[in-house]
Amino acid sequence: MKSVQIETGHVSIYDIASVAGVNPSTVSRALNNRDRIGTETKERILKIARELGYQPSAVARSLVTSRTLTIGVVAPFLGEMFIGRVIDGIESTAEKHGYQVMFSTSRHDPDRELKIATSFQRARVDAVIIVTTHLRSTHEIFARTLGVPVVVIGQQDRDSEIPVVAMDDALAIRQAVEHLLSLGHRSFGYVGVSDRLSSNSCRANAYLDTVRQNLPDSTVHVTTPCNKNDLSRGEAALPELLKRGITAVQCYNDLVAMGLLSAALRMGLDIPGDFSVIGFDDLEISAALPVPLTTIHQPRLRLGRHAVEMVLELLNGAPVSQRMLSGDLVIRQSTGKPGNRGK
Amino acid sequence: MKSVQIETGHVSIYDIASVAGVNPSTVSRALNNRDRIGTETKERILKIARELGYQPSAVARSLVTSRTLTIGVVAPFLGEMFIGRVIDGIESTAEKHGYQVMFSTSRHDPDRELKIATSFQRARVDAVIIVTTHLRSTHEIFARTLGVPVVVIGQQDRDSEIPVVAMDDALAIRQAVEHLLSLGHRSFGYVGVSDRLSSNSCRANAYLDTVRQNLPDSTVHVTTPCNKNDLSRGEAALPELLKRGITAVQCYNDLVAMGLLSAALRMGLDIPGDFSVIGFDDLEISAALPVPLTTIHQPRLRLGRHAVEMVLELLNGAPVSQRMLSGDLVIRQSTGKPGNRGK
DNA sequence: CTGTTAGCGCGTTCAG
DNA sequence: CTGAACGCGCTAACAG
Repeated sequence: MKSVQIETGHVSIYDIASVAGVNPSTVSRALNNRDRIGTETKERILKIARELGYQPSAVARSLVTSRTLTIGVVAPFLGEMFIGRVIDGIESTAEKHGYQVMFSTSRHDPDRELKIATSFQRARVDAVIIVTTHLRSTHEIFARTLGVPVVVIGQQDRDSEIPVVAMDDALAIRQAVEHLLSLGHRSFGYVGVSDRLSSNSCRANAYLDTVRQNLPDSTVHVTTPCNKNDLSRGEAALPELLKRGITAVQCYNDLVAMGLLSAALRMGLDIPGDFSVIGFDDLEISAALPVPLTTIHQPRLRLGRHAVEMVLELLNGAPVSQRMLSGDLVIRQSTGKPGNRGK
Repeated sequence: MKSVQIETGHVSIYDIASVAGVNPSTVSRALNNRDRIGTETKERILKIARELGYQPSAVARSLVTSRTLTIGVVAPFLGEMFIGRVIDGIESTAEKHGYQVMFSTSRHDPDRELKIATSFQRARVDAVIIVTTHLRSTHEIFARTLGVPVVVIGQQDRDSEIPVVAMDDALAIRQAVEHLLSLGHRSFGYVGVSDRLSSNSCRANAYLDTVRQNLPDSTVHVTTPCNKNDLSRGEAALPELLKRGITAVQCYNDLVAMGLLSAALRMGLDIPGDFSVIGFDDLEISAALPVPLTTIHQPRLRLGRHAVEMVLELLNGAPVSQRMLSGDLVIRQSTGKPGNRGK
């Protein structure tokens, strides 16, 4: 049993056809498990293919079938904590349906997004998934010029022509506010971010509205520091929050909350004694902070899964509408009753 | 100026050839900016191509050139904090040289790795980059059966046939130990991980050796909790560390250090008063912890960059040898003089 | 300078 | 049940 490894170039169905003494098309039928072929010759061909280490060329196949079985995915960054499980969801679902995934990072740069769009176009991807918190008009153009199904993950504010799967931020924020109200809080703060405005204002507005609905006379202070990253934004927000005597603060996401929490602990403050903090996302590390963070869980894996399913339906010509997933408040130790200072 | 958008299928060089009244090969020459073509006809063809919204088919081109200009990248996970900047380095460098990148996650699963290998093979990627802390024998097979250049990022313990770019862990650990020694520490601890054994033992051994070389009579305690993630491993190590009166601890990475730090703070301990902590990686969040973490910085962007450069050299037939990058100790607030309890 | 021809590796008609 | 021929979109040899 010697394995013959062809070093130069790849083995094609021609090679295996000549070894088997049959026509290439017969090999093709055997490999693709088609009807009109004898069981014995099929077995023989498959055996030879295995011995020769044959691997079908996806590019040749794509050229003739005019499908690449590939989904392009654009995200602002890979390697951010939020995106990890979303990617898992996308990759595993796509794989289950025989699709490959091609990732690219946009870095929030519209120029890069355009380059990626043309890159995907040249690669002839069958569909595209965009992960973004901010659906710009460029994305609509992106989708239209692409000429293939496009699905967006993560934006739920504006309604667009592009099918979207997202979490219902407002609904989740409402849960958070109710939690804070039930604890007895009366003066509220919100720490936002300056670089994801549409997503940020969606959360901020939900927060403001819910507080005001329940407690018309309460104080709500919104601050959006413009530091270079989320952690330092949270940190920067602390002095103002303290000055205003705020007892409960919702942050745009867990990283902001983490920055705020760290800064507070460094000052010797007690959380939630001095004030309560709620995050957004439920990152893996959030449960392991010095004060485990109360936060809103995003079903990130499911976001990825749904996006792929929507893409596949679109590919099948089925009509697809927006999907709204609900997130849940995860109560840990960063929230408590107000006014416990020095407890 | 009307833009004609072909909805069904893509425009090919045949389409633009028939519009321009020339032969498809002429179009090809014009598009690829070849020599033997008239300036005027070239301009005319390019104009028509633009108007038709032509995008060359990468799959057709790949079929004939037998190069896909694509580099396959396998990492245990995307969306981990460590991998982010590595990917940035890979993507930007590849892009600069006209290459695309195709990511896949192995999840530390050898079966998945094999599937990815064949997937890359079918996609006819020109080269592969493997990100791993543990180079198993399967990777060697992977590389050999692939038939294209393979480069590994992240493993520096064993020497392999595959070209590797990595950080010199031992050298960096030595810096860390010297820092601890100069602060006056005498009883040392190391918190490791149980699921990346080769990488872990490399760091642990460097730690042990350096301590013993400098201080033969000192105490060194190594513990490797086998909890499910790095954060809880750090947390789990705390009681034992305290019981043994250890004053200085090196952790396998920043996540372990973070878990340890959080647990210590939750217990009301003072860091570095009660004991000093050093991490490994220098993640973005490590500087923003309640006690900013002293840690070893990994040049992650450069790891990615070098890997691509090595791959390109290999593609050019140039011989490539291992590359060792050096990391630097970043001293923050989690390390200090020993015996300051209650300071 | 441009047109003609061939072929990359494969799927898919058609005949046989 | 199998072989022959064609075409996917493009590049690269040749001719002209």
